[in-house]
Amino acid sequence: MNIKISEQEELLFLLKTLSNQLGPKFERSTNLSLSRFELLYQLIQYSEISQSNLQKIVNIDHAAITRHLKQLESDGLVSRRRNPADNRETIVQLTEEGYKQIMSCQKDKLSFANQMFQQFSDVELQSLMVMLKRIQENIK
Amino acid sequence: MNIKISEQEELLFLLKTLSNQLGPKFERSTNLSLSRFELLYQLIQYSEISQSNLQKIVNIDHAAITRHLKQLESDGLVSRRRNPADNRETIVQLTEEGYKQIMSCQKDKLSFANQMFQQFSDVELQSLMVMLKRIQENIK
DNA sequence: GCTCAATGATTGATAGCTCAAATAATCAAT
DNA sequence: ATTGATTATTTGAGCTATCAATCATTGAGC
Repeated sequence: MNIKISEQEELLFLLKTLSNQLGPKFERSTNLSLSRFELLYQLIQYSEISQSNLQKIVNIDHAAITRHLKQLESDGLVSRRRNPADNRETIVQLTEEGYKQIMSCQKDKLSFANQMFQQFSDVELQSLMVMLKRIQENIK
Repeated sequence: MNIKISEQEELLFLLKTLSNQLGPKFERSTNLSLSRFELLYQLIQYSEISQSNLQKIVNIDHAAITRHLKQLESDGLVSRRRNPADNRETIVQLTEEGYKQIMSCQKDKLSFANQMFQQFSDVELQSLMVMLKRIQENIK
């Protein structure tokens, strides 16, 4: 029992530590923070999307979304406008420049990910993903 | 190839998101942030330890360690003193109060961890741990 | 039409983290 | 003994994240 608990505890710490180390390293590799990368990346798929829908996809707090997008807008990477059909919503879209930027990061991101998951088999990646998603469900 | 990359990407995002969600939830359950919990928890094992050694164990930036310990000291949970044998070092130790506090969190932490790893077998926990450690190595 | 609840976005407060630079003490080698 | 490199801690700057509160808009029910 005691051993099992320690293991859980260690995993808890490890998850946090790993993520703390991951962020800065990713940013140094790609010149884009992980969150901003994710936002831009999602905007490639959905050519237009409201902030609140974007928020549901990336699972970051509303407030953080607003701040990121405002900054990305002033950097010229996305455009934002009110939805005429529902003035509460803000619709976000990649600009030409934003598209170029995210595309030019792809190579760096790829090599970062390759290093990160060096010697992981597809089966392992899959199983890791499933476990992390289970944890996410468990703490909801 | 393309599929595999997406999977890596998703894992990257998932790790960050999970950790972002984990911290606040842990804190709400235990009234102690995950980092501070970890610091106090380590101090149970090593009755006395220098800040730099503690830093190596918990893998948080020096600066953050200093700030946490200063706050914990002013909360009366740890005591700090210079090492007479080497005046560069600060030696940290749990106080009576700190010991009581960390012990009273144990139950909450345990139930949090149990919920988080609900329906995980020992084998799964083990494999998860190994994979996360491998990632940590890979990005060093 | 009007009120009231809901939804979406924003802002303010607070806290965590990293990195880089500064300070202070120790130690090694001349 | 002095200089110079190393080690430990601290402080400052800059991000990102959460939570709570606020504001505007929409929509449902009377």
